[in-house]
This record gives sequence, structure tokens and C-alpha cells, in this order.
Amino acid sequence: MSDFDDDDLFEPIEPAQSAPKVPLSQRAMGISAPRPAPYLDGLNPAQREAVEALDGPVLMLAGAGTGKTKALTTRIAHLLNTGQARPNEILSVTFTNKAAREMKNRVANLLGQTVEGMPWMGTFHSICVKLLRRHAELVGLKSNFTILDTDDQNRLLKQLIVAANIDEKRWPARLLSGVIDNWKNRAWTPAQVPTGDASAFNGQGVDLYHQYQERLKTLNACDFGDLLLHMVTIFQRHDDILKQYQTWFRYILVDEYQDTNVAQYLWLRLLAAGHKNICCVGDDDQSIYGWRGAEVGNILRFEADFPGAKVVKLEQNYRSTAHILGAAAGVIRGNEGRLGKELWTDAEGGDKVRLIGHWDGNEEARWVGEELEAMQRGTRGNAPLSLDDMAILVRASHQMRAFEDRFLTIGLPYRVIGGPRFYERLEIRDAMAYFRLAVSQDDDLAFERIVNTPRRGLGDKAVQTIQRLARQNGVSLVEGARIAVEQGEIKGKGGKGLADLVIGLDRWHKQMTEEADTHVELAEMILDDSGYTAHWMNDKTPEAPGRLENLKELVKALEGFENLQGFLEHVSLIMDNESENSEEKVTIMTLHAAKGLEYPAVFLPGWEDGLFPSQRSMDESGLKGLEEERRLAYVGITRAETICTISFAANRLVYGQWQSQLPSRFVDELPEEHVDVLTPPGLYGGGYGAASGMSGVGSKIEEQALRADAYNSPGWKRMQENTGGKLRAKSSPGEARGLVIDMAAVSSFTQGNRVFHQKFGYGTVMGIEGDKLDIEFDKAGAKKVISKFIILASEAGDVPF
DNA sequence: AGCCTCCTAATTTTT
DNA sequence: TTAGGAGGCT
Repeated sequence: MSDFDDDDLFEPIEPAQSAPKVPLSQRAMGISAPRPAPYLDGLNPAQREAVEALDGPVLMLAGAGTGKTKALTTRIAHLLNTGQARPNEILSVTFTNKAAREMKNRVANLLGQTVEGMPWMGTFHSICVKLLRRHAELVGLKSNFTILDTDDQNRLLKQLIVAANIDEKRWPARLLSGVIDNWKNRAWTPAQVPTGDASAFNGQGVDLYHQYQERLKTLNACDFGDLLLHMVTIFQRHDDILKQYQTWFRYILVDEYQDTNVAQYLWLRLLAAGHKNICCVGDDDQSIYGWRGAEVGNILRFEADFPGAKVVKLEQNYRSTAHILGAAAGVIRGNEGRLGKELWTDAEGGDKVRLIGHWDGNEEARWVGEELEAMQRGTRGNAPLSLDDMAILVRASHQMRAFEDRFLTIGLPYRVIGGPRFYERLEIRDAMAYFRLAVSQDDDLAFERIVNTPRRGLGDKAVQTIQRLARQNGVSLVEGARIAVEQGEIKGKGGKGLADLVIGLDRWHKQMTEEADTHVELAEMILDDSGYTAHWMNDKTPEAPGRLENLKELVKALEGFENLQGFLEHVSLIMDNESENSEEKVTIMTLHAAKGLEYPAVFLPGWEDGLFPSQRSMDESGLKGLEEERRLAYVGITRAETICTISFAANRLVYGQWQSQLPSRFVDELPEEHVDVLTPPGLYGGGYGAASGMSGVGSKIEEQALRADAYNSPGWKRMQENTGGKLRAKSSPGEARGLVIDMAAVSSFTQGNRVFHQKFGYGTVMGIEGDKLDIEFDKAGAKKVISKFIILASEAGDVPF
């Protein structure tokens, strides 16, 4: 059993030092101690209204960049400072850990002290875990249940699908997990799935859902959706428990309310039903997660749910220029059923949103690269910007590639946000499975995962034997394995390997309970003794060193926790991996990932119908889908502080086919008075033609400026450095750009050459295609790089083979 | 167990 | 086009 004796979380804790000591009688009369509230001074009237309306339902409609977090955190500070609530009586929910962390920090700043005593500030999921551990038995779980990640979930579902004799090719597990997730998002238990939905997944969806939930119970596990669903179920069935929490959570605050799904909505509504002290903050115009169950309806319906609710609109924007706001407003105006907000700003001046069409996606990437460098130098009419201040926001991650390729070519540092999370990586999951088994030998999923990782000669047959023995004896797989070893059921190499594994598992478990070593040492030992570390050290693929690195990081992360259990409990919910790198970099990410962020300069490429708005979204969800796409456009534009650049291409490579594209309908929704149409520099004789419907007249001055800039750009300089200055003499500013490319052909390489690249380090030339080289880099793996950015390793001091 | 070939699908993603 | 998974073959 793990440590969840947090009953103290509900004990009245000593109010913060600065909190008032007002006798209850006076409090009941509405008298509170007059106390300074300097934090209120920095608020605008709307924010202040939202902050001071402490009691009763409040809907804070906070547009992008209107100081939402400030209002929310100040409200919490105010609740504490006025003595309306103790820190542990405030339930404040966010979606991400990042948001929760930021909120904690900011409240602490406002109050001038750390907020240790705010145990109920966190994500929906983390709060639900805490609650569910206290009441697990009510839904057939033990309080030390494990939380499955998507991978475990899919493996489990796959077993069920195979067992049900369903063709898993036509009906893959991932599809089923999507269906079940959707049901859980709607707070439907298997019994509650309406008949209309029951036909899902070849007519066997509900049945499999049933089986899945049963299986989870046996495994003493639940998935992410269950955390919410179980709590809603418990609240609905056990009035006494609900009452208890309704009393304890005297004030409820919700961030990003437009992103809540039905389960979260019900959860909140149940908890708020008594006192109705609920403050929801959100922006219907930024609802972009409908596809994963978010219901914009929740925010649109707030006033109906909570009659007499106070609605406060935060519309003064502190982030963007008037033109950017105007452009965003023009686009979002196309949506119906909005609560209606219009952002405004005090700020004067500012550039219009820049719009440009390109010949194709590569040209677009090339142009963006040059713009980034120009802005870095400050030759776009602005003070020089750091690369950290610039971001490229794309609709779909495959768009990133063109930019990455281009930036690698010109040596422009970039970072990609998104991609696989740290704890989703193969090696991290494997390591975690070992840790899970050390904690509990009942964890069958963990056992299945690592039984033959590293290879122990245990194939499908061996695993089936173990499973059979476990089932026959009604025990866990680890026990089944033990029996298999004792009875000598598995012969040869596999038998030996399994015996070692079982012995190891026992030893680790014993050592963990005896706490002879620290948990960090134990973890290291587990990874070494199991042969897992060796497994990657022997692996010669280019990824192996990185994986070992990650394992080290994992062990390091352990240091921050009391013990292995504590770590495992948290890691399933937390652990965003932001390995901070000090180097200046442009950020590339999806529009979804950009929500909540802001950058002085933002690029929004790929505004083409079908890509953005996404065809699929429109096909699947029709007008609803299109409106969500439009909100995405709105989110994108409002990320920009001073420079917002929208672009599209006339041709794009889609699944290896060149397709001609039409500009996004959102382009035409941009109000003309807020847009500056740029003409692409004619360097490639490109330029966007009649198809765009745009006037195509551009400024000659701009064009010339671009040309001249190209030779002062950091990329150009870097390139010269990379080529050891060889090209410097021949290429001077003002010469035709084509020459640069010709120059590249001058450098010659042969297969097998040891070479050096500024970003990728040392490598070996594997092949040559025109001016591009196939290089197997020692650290970075295989890449295609234009030869002019490569120098022979001997010149750089590396010892050739 | 490991390698090879064929097939299919291809947005967005937190917890 | 390409990546990843499944199934088959050695």
C-alpha cells in the first residue's frame, strides 16, 4: 500500500500569517478585517470585478492575452488574504501540469510566500488520483491501483480483441481505445452507453468495453479516463462522500473551462452544487480540443447551469498590436454561436499582419528562414529579436519537416515542441515496467512488457506457458513464471533466463521493502542486473546512446522523490521533459501546442484549404469542424505580439505527390485594412500568381532589401565559416544568388570521407547525389546535407579512420 | 529470433 | 512518399 494518508489535507491548517483573525460572528455578519490588498491595484476594472466577486458562480470570459492567469491567481490570493478560505479549501483545477505549476508560482508571488498548503491545486487528473485513492474500494479497486498509459491500454485491448476472434487488422486496438476514451469522456460506464452507440466497433464495442473494465479491475489498474469517470460514479452513488467534498472545497476555480469534457463538467457540477462558489475561466473562441471530447457547450451553457451567474468579460488585450487583434477578430467573426467578445488594446501603432504567397512549400520554408534571420538582425523595421522570440506554428506536424530541412541546411538553430514525450519513450517505459514490478509483482502488464526485454530467449510459446500456469493457479504472471521455473516447464536458454528474472524480481522487491539502499541506487541496480543497460550498450543503432542518456535522466529524476512508489505514482501523471538548452532557437510547433504561449514574432505557414482548415476535420465534423479550425486560426494569430506573418503556397508535396493548393478561406476572412500583402522576392522567378486572388503588387524597396540582406545574414556567415572561408573570395554581396549554389559543386567529396558538420558533428559520407551528401553521423545518424555545409574532417582536426 | 517484404494509412494530444 | 506494423521465411 502506498502513502496516501493525506487526511491531513482536510485538517484545518493554520491560516497564512497574513490571514485575518476575524471572529466567526463577524465573518457571518459580513465583516472582514480591513487589510491591505496591494495586489488589486494592478488590475483593470474588468479583472478587478472578476477577482472581487468571490461568492457565487462566476464565468470569466478571458480573451487571448487579457491577463487571465493574473485575474485567476489574484482571485486565489484574494480568497486567502480576506480569510474567505483556507488554502486547503480551494479547489483549483487546470488541464496541464505546466499550468498548475505556473499558478502555484504566481499565487506564491502575490502573497510573498510559498503556497505549501494548497494541496488541491492541480490538474483534473492529479486531483482525481488523490481522491480516488481514498475511495478506490467503491469502484472495485485497491488504493494502490496503477495508472495505465496508452501503450498498456492498447496492449490490453489488443488481447481482448484477439480473444474475441475479431480481425485486428480491420478493427485495430487503437480504434477501440479511441471509442472507449470517447465514452469515458462522456462519463458513460459500460452500462450507460446508449444503444445508439452500442454498434460501435463492429457491434462489439460495448461488450469489449465491459471486458476491458473487468480486466482493469483484476489488474487493480485504471486508465486516464477512469480517473474522472470513477470519481463521477462515486459522487453520484455516494451522497455522503459528495457532501463531504462539497463542504471541504468551499471555492472552486477552473482554468480553460472551454476544454472540459462531459465527465469533467459533471465532476465540477457535482462538487459545486452546494455552495455554487465556482469560478470558471475560459474563452469559447479558443476551444480547439473538441476532437478529444471537449465540449464548447459547457462554457456556452454556464449561465443556464448556474442561474444568476456573474459573467465578466476580459477584453483588454496586453499582448498584441491593434492590427493583429483586428485580423484575429475578422477571422473569428465567421463563427456562429459565440459568447461574443472583441479584444481591444491601448497600444498604438504596430505593423499590419503580413501575408505572402509562395510558389511551393520549399520556397515558403526558404523565405521564412530568411525572414527569421532578418528579424534577428533587426532589419525588418524592428529592434533585433532573439530567435527565442520567434515561432513557427503549423497545423500538422508533417509541415515541420520542410522547415527543419531548410534550417538544418542554413544552420539556423531550432527547437521542435511536441513529439514523443519523455515517459512515452520505449526505454523509459521498459525501465518503468521493471520499477513497477519491483514495487508490485502483481503487475502483469509490466511483466509482459519486460519478460523478454532484454532478450532472454522467451518467445511467444514461453509466454503462453507462463500465462497458462498463472491462469490455472489463479495467480499473477510472476507467480506463473515461478511455477514454470520450478516445474522446469521452459527448457534451455529461456528457462535459465526466466529463472534469473524471477530471482532478480524477488531480490529487488526485497531490497525495496527493506530499504537497504536508496531508491536511486536500487533503480540503477535493477537496470544493470536485469541486463537492460547492457542491452542498450550492445545496441549499435544510432539511437542507443540517446536512450542510455534518457535512462540516466530517468534515474536522476528519481532523486526528487521519496521512494520508487512515489515516483511511479507521479510519473504517470507528470513528467514533462523540458530539457532546457541555453542556446537561442526558433521554435517550431503545432497550433495546438501554442495555445497559451506568446511570441513577438509568429509565422503561420500553410494557410491552404485542405491543409488549414484541415480537410479531414471538415469531412468528419462538417461546420463544427470548420469552426474549430477557425478558432485554431484565431489562436494562431493571437499568439503574436508584434509581427504576425501568414503564408501559403501554390504547390505542396502531399504524400509524395505535388498538388496545387488554394489559399485558405481564412486568408480571405482577414480584414484588408489589417493586412499587408507582401510579394515574394523574385529570386526564383517565383511569386504567387493569379490563383490567389491577391493583388501581387509588392514593394520594390522591400525586394531589394531582401536581396541585400541575404549576404549579411547569419546563415550566410555561418556558411562561410563552415566552408573554412574557401568561398569567401569568390562570393561577394550583390552577386547573383545562383552563384552560391554553383559554388557548392566546387567542393568534392567521395564516399567514405570523414566529414564534419557544425550541427551534427563528425560523420562518414555514405553516398553522393548532386550537391547533396548522404552522411552517417556518429551521433545524429543518417542525414542528407548539402555539401557546402560539410567540411572534410581532416581539416577540422578529426582523425579519419 | 531476426530479417525481409508487403500492406496500409496518413490531424491535432493532455493526463 | 514513407513509416510502422504484421506476417512469413530462414
